[in-house]
Amino acid sequence: MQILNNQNYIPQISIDCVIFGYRDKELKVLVSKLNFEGNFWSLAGGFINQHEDIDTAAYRILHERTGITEIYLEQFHVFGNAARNNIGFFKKLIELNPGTMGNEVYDWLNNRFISIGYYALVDINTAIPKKAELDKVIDWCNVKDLPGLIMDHKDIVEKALESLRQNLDQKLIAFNLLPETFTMKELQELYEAIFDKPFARNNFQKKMLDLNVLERLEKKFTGAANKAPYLYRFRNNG
Amino acid sequence: MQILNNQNYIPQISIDCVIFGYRDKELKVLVSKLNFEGNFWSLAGGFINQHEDIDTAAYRILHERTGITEIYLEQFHVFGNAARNNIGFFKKLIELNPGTMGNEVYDWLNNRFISIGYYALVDINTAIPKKAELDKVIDWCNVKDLPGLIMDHKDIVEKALESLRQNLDQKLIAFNLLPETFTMKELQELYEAIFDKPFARNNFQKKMLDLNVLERLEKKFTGAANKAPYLYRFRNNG
DNA sequence: GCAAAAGTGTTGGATTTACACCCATGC
DNA sequence: GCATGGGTGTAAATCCAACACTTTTGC
Repeated sequence: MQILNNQNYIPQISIDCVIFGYRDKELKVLVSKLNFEGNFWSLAGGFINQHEDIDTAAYRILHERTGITEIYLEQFHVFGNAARNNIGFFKKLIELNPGTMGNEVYDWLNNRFISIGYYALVDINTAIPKKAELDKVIDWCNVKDLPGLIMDHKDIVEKALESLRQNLDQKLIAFNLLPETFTMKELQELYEAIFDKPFARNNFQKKMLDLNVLERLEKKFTGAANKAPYLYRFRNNG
Repeated sequence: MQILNNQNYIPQISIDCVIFGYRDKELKVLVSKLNFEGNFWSLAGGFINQHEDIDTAAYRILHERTGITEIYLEQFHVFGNAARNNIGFFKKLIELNPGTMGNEVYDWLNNRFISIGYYALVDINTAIPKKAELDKVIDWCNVKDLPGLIMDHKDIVEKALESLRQNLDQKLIAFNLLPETFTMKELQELYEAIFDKPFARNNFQKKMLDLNVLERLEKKFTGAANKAPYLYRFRNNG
């Protein structure tokens, strides 16, 4: 298994990334199905090289899976229960896949891991999901309808979502989930997807404009029989 | 060195605890001076046993240093820069203390460590600072006037304070820094110490009472020539 | 009575929330 | 013109900061 060769990882620490994207009015998470028999779905994860910052490691993991370099990234929690190990998951995996795993890999993974949780916000149209070595499938899943995830990855997503929601306006980061330009309605629908609740249209617009970070561009003529909405661009340096 | 004997710690991960206390209108942090030549001041830290939850490890470290069991504890950040190691600090220490450290200890500590930061809020009158094995002195220091701390411990305190301030009202945890009963003025002075800024007396009182978690008790007659203030107790349930 | 400090009230401004109205667009 | 959806305005309600006033206490 390549992943552990020529590498000098810090033992017993992993990184798990909740990569958020947004499409079709749904908040999505990038998950991969492991290349083994059985339905093992996992978050994008990895390990930390001995001479690598943890933020850099997270960034590397994200770049590997999405191909993009401009990534909003934030550490949000450490998951470190003693019972947090791969044993339960491994037992099932080995049962279904006898003899597929080398001893050195088994010994590495069959340990307790403390995992640092990061969440990332990416423009789903720019990111191109790329399978890592152990992935059979990689795809965006609706955060409200995730497949059964291995270990405590479900809890990790929950906690990431909770952290994302915390003071989202002030953080001015939601725009990372949208393309370069967008309408106010699209922004509102994004917020509604993140918070899983509706917002009042006029008040939402007022609140967003009051942030003083949106640049109004030309109108977007959709061909629909109604007033054309303005396009906006996020302008950080105001 | 006892600390590493008979122990089975997870390598390259440490815990650093910012233990906050409050006295004389000052927010304090528990720091210890290491039992070596040279002025090496440190936060309360430790390591994680192989079969121990990280929260439990932090709790154990706190209990060792304060003797108390009812501790408000919260993980707030992970410090994991690649450059984050003991080497610079060790060089000075060994220079000043030749031959005092065994090889196995040196090999253990002379490594990169990823440290999980916790902050704790304790009633300074209940806590009895207790030196750990490597401590020469342990004491409460004003957070605004800390001695020079080893490694990045100063940054860790900064970040802990920042996290503590975040939504302090909603978290309803400041009361952990005060004795069982207290006056409104004492609570206000605590807030002023934490935020390092004054609050308006009447508005502060209103805000605190509106939280619906303070139980008003009998008056506290101090003998001063003025109206006696009420005592309050924090009432978490209902 | 008086000074000191605690408790409470009140006002103006800002911010939020709900409701209403006008405007542009394609048919 | 008209239905549709976008943009804006406004009034009520709520929240917040500053000011003022009253009460209690020991001398």
